[in-house]
Amino acid sequence: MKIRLKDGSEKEYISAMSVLDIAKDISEGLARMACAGIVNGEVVDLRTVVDKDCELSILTFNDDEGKAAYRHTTSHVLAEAVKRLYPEAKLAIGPSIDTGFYYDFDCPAFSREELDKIEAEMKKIIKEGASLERFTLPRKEAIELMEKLGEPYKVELINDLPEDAQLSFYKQGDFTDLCAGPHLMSTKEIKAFKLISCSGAYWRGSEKNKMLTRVYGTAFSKKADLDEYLVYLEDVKKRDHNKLGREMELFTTVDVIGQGLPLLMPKGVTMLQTLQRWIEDEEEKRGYVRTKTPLMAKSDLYKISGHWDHYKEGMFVLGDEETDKEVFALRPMTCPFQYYVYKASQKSYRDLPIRYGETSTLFRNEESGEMHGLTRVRQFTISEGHLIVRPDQMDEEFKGCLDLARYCLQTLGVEEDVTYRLSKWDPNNKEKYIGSAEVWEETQDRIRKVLDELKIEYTEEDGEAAFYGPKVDIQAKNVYGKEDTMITIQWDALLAEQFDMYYVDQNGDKVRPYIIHRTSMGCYERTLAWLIEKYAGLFPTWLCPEQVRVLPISEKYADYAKAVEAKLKENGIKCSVDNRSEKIGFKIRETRLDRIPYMLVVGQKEEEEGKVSVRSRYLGDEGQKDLNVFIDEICKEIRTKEIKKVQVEEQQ
RNA sequence: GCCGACAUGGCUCAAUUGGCAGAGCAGCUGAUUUGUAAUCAGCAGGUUAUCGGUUCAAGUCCGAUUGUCGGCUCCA
Repeated sequence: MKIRLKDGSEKEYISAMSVLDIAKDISEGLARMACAGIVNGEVVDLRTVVDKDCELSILTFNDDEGKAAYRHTTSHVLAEAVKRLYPEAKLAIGPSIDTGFYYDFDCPAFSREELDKIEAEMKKIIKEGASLERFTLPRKEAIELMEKLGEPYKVELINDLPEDAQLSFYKQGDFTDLCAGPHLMSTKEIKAFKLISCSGAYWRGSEKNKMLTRVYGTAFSKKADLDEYLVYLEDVKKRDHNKLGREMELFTTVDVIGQGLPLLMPKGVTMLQTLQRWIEDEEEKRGYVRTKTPLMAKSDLYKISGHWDHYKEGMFVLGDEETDKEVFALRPMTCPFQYYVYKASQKSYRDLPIRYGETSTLFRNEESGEMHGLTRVRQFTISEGHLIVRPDQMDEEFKGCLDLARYCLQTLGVEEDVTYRLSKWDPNNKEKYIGSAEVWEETQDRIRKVLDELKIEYTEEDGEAAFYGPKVDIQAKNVYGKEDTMITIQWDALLAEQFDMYYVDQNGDKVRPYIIHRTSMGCYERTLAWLIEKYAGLFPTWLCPEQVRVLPISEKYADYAKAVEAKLKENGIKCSVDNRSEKIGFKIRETRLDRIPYMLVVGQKEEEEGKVSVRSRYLGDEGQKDLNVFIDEICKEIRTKEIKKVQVEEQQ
């Protein structure tokens, strides 16, 4: 943001929190407060100096900061409304978020009716249009104020701040809240908002703490934008994989089978198998060899790997350690199994790198509230692999894994939808990890270098590493904006030691290899879910469980339709015939609703000339084509995994 | 695991607030033989998720269980 000073010079301010700097820099008392406002219908950061001693300028603004201030002010209005209606409710925190804002209260949960009542009260507050006034207090007085107001959570927050901190507060009418700002000038600037939902959330994000009531809302500077957002939310529900995947008969669940154990149905399996064959072939091209190892093992194995100590609650354990001679556990990962494949024979430095791949079914005992459609399940299949690597090969092999991952994302057409995250250990929580601080820091540095060399943009996150090493996680968001790991590539300089793995180097010495744990496409179920949402069920042709449907005009042409189908199947095209005695319009409608990319209408004309009338979701009516020409075209599309743009409006 | 909402034919939903479980689509049977987004008629389909309770009477009220959804936490 630029501010023009009295002497005509301009000064750039960057941080949203720089109000005090402004005040200091211009001169005491000239700057009044940080604020966002609305100019020409847009939310802008309006932290101009409103005092007459300084020339008022409409300056450049940071859109995100302006929006944040706008949403955050709405959350204050929410808090005021709740305090008015439910004076016994205690305030926790209420930040702005990507989709709007929330506020946590210590009070019983609100029903939709109560949320509506709160909304009405908020509208009243906005109409009253109190201005927001900022003031600061030293820590001690700040605590006294919050104690007087009966806000124990605020007192706790202040107590955690440094002794000499000056705390800022914002006051609107009779309502005062601890807050760093910035805010709008007045509540009346809030033009459009909506309380979306109410849910539970732990105080300070820890399950050891009390569960509070969180109210989510959203706010916009224009009513039209709010309406558009609400329509968007409705639209997004339609492509939710959990709804669409069931509707399309890709998967289902049955309550007597259990939570997190979806049943994949024939169409879903066709898609997964297409993915699996593709991945396995691609890995083979890239020098992978395949293993097939047991789905369970004795507890002894997990004790060596460290999983028994670090991950026992997450495993399905069969048997009782106290009473049974042997206790088994379903595997939550494939690592140690593949290590024993490696260890089955002595390896020379010449043998490395060895790249093991396995289409691996895993079991993880997720907590009951965690399961979600196909994205969080208790049994799933991943394109897992372990690379046993000499230390000097590590950077190159890690790059190779990233390259394979990017190839997969690119082919699926989702490359633009992911973010890369360097998941690091948490130096303040050392007992969760094995290995020394030096090894962790060094490894993290090397991964950074690899990412930088590949010019991959990434974020870094503490405490997200595996217990044995840091990793690169490739993250994607679902339709609701919730993030999940799609692909993970983990650097492990430690487990080889646990399992006493080695190779013999040039000098005849035994040396520990490094290990890369990685997925190429990640979890098949999760990827399927992601694809359903990405394409709203209109998958690229190569992935479609049914690629072509042959539609005879009447039963007279059933034989020709069958012949066309046979020819398509001969060419590996997934297809069927609709031989029912229905009108062609009806069959076309159903084929559309089944999201099948191509339909071939056949009648007298086509039969006589050995042709088909092609209608696709890409070009609509493509006219009559020689059957062989059509087959050539679609085979090429499937072979190259082309992602064609869907042109024809789909009507549900 | 925690906070909350929900559960009625295969699917989408109704049922007067405690008083005879009902419709559309899908399915089946028959008729129709169709040229680019819904042909007509008939039939069948239910222990209202499960178990227990209150009541003359429960889809509806109460309790437990299971599952689904939205969050929180977790996600090696």
